[in-house]
Amino acid sequence: MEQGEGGDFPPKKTQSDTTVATATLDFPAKKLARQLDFTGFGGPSATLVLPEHPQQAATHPLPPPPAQTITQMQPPPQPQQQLLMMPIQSQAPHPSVRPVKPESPRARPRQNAEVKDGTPKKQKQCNCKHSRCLKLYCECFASGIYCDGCNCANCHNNVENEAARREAVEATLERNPNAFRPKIASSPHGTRDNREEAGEALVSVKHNKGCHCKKSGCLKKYCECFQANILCSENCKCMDCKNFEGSEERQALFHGDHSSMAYIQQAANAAITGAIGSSGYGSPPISKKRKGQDLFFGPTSKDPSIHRLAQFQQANHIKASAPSSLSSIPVARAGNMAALGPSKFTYRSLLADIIQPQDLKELCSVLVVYSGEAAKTLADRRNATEKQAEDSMETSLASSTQDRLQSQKESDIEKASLDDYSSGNQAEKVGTDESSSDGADVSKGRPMSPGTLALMCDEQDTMLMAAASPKLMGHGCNTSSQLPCGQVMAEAYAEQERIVLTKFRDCLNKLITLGEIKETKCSSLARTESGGQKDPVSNGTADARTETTNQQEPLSNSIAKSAVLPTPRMSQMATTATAAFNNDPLPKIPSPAENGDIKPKTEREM
DNA sequence: GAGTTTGAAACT
DNA sequence: CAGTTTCAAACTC
Ligand SMILES: [Zn+2]
Ligand SMILES: [Zn+2]
Ligand SMILES: [Zn+2]
Ligand SMILES: [Zn+2]
Ligand SMILES: [Zn+2]
Ligand SMILES: [Zn+2]
Repeated sequence: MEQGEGGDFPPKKTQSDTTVATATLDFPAKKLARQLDFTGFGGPSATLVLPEHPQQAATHPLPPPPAQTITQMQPPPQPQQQLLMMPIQSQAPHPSVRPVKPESPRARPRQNAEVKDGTPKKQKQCNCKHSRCLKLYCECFASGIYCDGCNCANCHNNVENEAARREAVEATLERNPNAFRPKIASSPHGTRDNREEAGEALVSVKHNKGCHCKKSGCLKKYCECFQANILCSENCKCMDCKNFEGSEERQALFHGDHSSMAYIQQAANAAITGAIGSSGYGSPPISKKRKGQDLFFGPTSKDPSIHRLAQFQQANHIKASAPSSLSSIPVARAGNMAALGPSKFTYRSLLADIIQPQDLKELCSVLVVYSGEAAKTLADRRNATEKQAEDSMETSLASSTQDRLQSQKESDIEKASLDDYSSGNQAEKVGTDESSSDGADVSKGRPMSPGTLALMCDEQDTMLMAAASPKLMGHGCNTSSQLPCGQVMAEAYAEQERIVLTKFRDCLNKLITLGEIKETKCSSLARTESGGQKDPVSNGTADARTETTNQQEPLSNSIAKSAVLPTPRMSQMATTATAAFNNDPLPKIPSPAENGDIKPKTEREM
């Protein structure tokens, strides 16, 4: 029945072929420059990853309350249940492990509230009134974190009520063992379903349980799929769904603001998050802060910048069989890694080992080179006068600077560099639509962090500028109000930026791909489901394709092996990355089996 | 900020 | 497992 309505999905246009065809490209299509800002876009939620700040990671070790990672150490084979959630509690089997204090979870709390200047990042706060924050209704609880700074009433989701909380956790798990696991799963070769584009690599992301929307068309945040920025899948039982590829309605949403890029990015993030690793996203939108709603183009909204990322919180993951080692750790949201540090076990992002500082450096160098060349080229060409540069510039990434993947410093660096490019020198977005004139406003130009400067900028900056134009250089020139010259410069910069960013993007795509690969290996468990999404395109009928994807197999031990331990495959990455920069586009997946540890698919057909 | 809408979570 | 109630967020005004 659900479908009674018409089949929901395939709304009318069965074939939007065009769209479909290019499917993946929906928005960005050619330009896609997926922006990388890992961070959250605006601020609200954005963060995809952890609720906390990476920066402080060190400090915060806090596993979420629930999670508590520590204790668990390794559950051997425990199938589902998790002991995980429980915080430590009483007797940890291995006291020796570290006394982490039971309260461990708490850590995160405080600091988030505004730490830094501009972007406060906070963890989201709930406003529960009748659940005591001990039910999944509470986002905090659902996310596995203690309430901190929330506006809840009679809150028991805190250290003081740990016992109650624990009990609630147990009850919740009883109802749904996957209640605290990330909910969006992604699988590498998408079967064509939701591959939110991750660049070349296709990533299929979908909500494990699917939504059951009836009136929102799945285009409002009421819909979990939409909120997570993923398309509805066959797991969904929604009515009149418009959240599918090719949906005009959906497209309209993006279209409005340039958020498209962001959107993409987000998708990428989501993919990364889900797929690769980090557990989920972290924080939901903050809320109250900005008034408009987050919808992309909301009615009054003014702040377009939003976008949230996938923020889902809890949820399930692989259900069934898969005890997976990976999953076990999960709860702790990524952010904590640092905390865990000591124990070997911490959950690390799959990407963690992929990138190393030196790689970053190399990357920066490469980019610098490109930049220089670009500048040169432009100069020559400048006569031609093509202004199209602005075409969109995908570079608006200046957007934020805050969080990002928790990953490691690498990320910081990367990000930093991006920021520099964008915000530091040229006034951030060069020509974005509306903003084109805003040069003046640059107010936003945030000063970059010192670290950032130190890291790259000096050289790069200089180079960049020098090559491009002697003029702006000085660093403070942002005021730029597009003067005549400025304009020229702007173009040049734009182009330059475009080039650099493109390269960087490629690199990141590769990284994503690697991560996926890794992930795939790790969990060949494959997700189960069938994989497809509802797909509008074909419409209901269809389906035809059975997706043969890999389906699942229980993850075997192999996973355990590899997953748990960090795998150093970095060098490869470096290589790959480098290559990428060089322009060799590697197609997608580099090499499948490099190590050969695991075999990818075990597929079984139905 | 108050009031409405919405769909997940909880409950029966 | 379906139907209903509860709940807090998303959204509207
Ligand atoms: Zn709450
Ligand atoms: Zn709370
Ligand atoms: Zn609370
Ligand atoms: Zn929906
Ligand atoms: Zn859905
Ligand atoms: Zn839907």
